Amino acid sequence: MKTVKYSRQREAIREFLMGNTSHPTADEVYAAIRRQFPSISLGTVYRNLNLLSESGEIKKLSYTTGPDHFDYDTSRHYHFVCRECGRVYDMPLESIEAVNRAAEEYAPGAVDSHELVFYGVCNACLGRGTISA
Amino acid sequence: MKTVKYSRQREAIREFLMGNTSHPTADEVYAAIRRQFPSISLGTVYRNLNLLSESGEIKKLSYTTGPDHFDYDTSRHYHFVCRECGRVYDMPLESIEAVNRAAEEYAPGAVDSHELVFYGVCNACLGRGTISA
DNA sequence: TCAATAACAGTAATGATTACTGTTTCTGAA
DNA sequence: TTCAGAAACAGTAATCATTACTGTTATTGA
Repeated sequence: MKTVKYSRQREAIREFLMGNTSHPTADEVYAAIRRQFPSISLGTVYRNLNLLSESGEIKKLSYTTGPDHFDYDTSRHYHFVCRECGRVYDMPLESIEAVNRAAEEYAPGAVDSHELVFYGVCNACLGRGTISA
Repeated sequence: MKTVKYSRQREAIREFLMGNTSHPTADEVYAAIRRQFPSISLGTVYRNLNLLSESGEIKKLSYTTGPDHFDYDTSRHYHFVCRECGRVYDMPLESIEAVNRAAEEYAPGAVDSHELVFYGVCNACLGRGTISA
C-alpha cells in the first residue's frame, strides 16, 4: 500500500496556493516555489499538484488548449477565462440549481460534477487597450 | 488580403465531421480522412480544423488535459465528458437562461460565450464493467 | 493560359506534461 | 535512537498534442 509521506516541497506548494486566488499554472507555481527551494524541479511541482488534486485538496482546471490552472478553493463555484491573457477569474456565484437538474435529466451516463466556464475579455485587458475597436 | 482557397482535403474533413456526431479528435479525423487521401498529413488536418473553427463552421472543444475535440454542431448546446474513455457526448438541452443572466451580473469582464460541461462516467463505460464496485 | 498565392506533404520544433533513474528524506518499528 | 523500506526528490529524457517551417502542388481570377 502506498502511503503519502510528508514533504517540505509539497507543503510549500500547498501554502503558496492557499494564499493565492489567481489560479496559477504549474509554471507559475514552480517560479514561486523556487524562491524558497531553488533546486526544486518542475517534475516535483507537477507530481505534487497532481497528488493534491487527486486527494481533493486542490482542483485542476483544464479549460483551454494552454496549460492547466490550479485552484485551492474547492468549493463549488464557476470561472471566467480571458481569451486575451488566459487568466482565470472566480465568478462570485454558487452552483446554479437548474444546472444540477439538467444533469440528472439529460446526461447519457452518471454525472458527478459539472464545470461552467465563461469566456470573454477581462476588465484588465479591456482597460489596457489590447483590443482594437 | 488572404483569401481562403478551396481544397479537396478541407471538404473531406468538413464532410466527415458533418456525418459524425461523436466529436472526434484531430487524430481521429486524420485516421478517417487517410482512407480517402492516404498521403494527407496531420498538419493539414490541424490547419483545416483550425480554419473551420475560426470561420465558425465547427467548434473546438478544449475540455480536458488530453486532445481537443471538434464538433460540427455549432448550435448552442452542452456536453458530457466521460472520465473513463474521454468521449464527448451531446447533452440534449438548450442554453440555460439562468446561466446567461449569471454571466451578465457577475463576470469580471465582457462575456461572449460560456461552456457548460458535465463530467462523469458514460453508460457505455458503466455497462462495460470498466468500473469496479 | 498563367502567374500569384493558398494549400499541400513532410518534417522539425515547441509547449505541456509524464516517466525514468539514481539519490535523499521520511517514518515507524526494532 | 537507529535504520531499513518506501516515498519523494532533482535532474533529465521521453511523450503527447499542436504549431511552424520548407520546398512543391493546386487553385483561382485576370
